[in-house]
Amino acid sequence: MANTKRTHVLQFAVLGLLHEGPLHGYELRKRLNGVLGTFRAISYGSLYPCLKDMLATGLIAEDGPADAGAPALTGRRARIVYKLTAEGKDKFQQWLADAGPDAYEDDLFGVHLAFFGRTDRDIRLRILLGRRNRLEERMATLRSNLAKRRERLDEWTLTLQQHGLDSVEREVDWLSTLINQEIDGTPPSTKSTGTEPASK
Amino acid sequence: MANTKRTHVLQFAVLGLLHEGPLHGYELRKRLNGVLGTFRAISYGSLYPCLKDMLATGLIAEDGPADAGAPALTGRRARIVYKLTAEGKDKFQQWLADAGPDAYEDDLFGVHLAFFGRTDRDIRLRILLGRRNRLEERMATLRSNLAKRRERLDEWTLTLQQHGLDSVEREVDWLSTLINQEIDGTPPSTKSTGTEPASK
DNA sequence: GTTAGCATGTAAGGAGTTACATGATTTT
DNA sequence: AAAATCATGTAACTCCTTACATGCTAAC
Repeated sequence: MANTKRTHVLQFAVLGLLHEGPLHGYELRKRLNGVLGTFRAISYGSLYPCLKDMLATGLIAEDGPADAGAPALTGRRARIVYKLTAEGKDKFQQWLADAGPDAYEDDLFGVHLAFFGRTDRDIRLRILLGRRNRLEERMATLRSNLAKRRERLDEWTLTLQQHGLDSVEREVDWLSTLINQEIDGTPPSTKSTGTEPASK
Repeated sequence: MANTKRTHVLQFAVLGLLHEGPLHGYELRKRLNGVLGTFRAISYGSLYPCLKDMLATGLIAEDGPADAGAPALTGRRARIVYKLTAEGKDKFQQWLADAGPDAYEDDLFGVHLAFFGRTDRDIRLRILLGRRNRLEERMATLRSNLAKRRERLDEWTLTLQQHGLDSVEREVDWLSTLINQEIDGTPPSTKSTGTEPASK
């Protein structure tokens, strides 16, 4: 049986970027930062084998040099431009429609959110709720651990854990805002949630 | 040539825990959560080979069954209790004294902080400053990216990046508090920055 | 008498990195 | 002529996880 497992965040991200138009590896890699976590720079040693794999699986194909999107390429080294195949588009749609656990676990969630513009509203809502739920579970665990061990931990460990807890709390707040906006149809705000909230 | 590279957060954490007294693998693993990121549960498939390795390198040794710390162990399966060797203690001290980049990069920073109780005050300060610096660099990059691309990104990507930025900002604030306390000698506060007053 | 928890371990594999190998073109 | 940037790719290695293999004891 063909191993269809491949959750592979990277593949998802590549499909999403290629969904906007054909690209070659070098360019793809640069744009990957925006889609993957803000600070992830994927290396070529990771990307090229991935593309190779996707080509072999038929998710992408080499694009004939119909230089539509590419801005005035002169000689340079022969670049290989990839585009989505029908199967690739299909796969991407499947991914977009998945609101299961895979969609709100850490890494995956960020990528899903990056493609929310192309995700159905009800799927979006389910992913956001799933994510918030997961975080709330974590918070509960953390709080009970903290309460139990409070005396046995030194101050540094405590501050660290407290900061972690605060972080998760703030992500939950952020999600709640998004969820509410999603429910009453307001587009998401770009405003900072942070530093100078005025109400305390 | 003997590859002495091994930065290995895990080894550092194990040394730190063993520094308080001999422990066996199973117990070690449970305590690792507290020291590593709050949500990292290291698996046995990772821990046991690591212990094996450290044993081979001479950082730890099997402890004779002088059941000092262990509470009333009856039969059970033969557990293997490890203790630090002189080299292990040495290695740990070296690690504690390291205020270089390794000490404030993501994973490593958390572990270092967990052992701050056994770290010299000036080293602590340098690590905190190094960490804050790194985060401020990131913030600068992020902000300029955000400013440059603001128009070309959809609202979801923007909120995501904004939330990321806010997160980093708050970590910087937290670090600044710790740094100030470190400078004027106040012990770190356990109080939450957030949501609840938390006297219990 | 079976399930849950204690306890140690290995094999296979997934997801990524660094370092290397190659080579063209543009800028200094 | 050297350096920077563009561009693709492989090999070896790291660090981790899952799934398996083993077996003991306590509790239900």
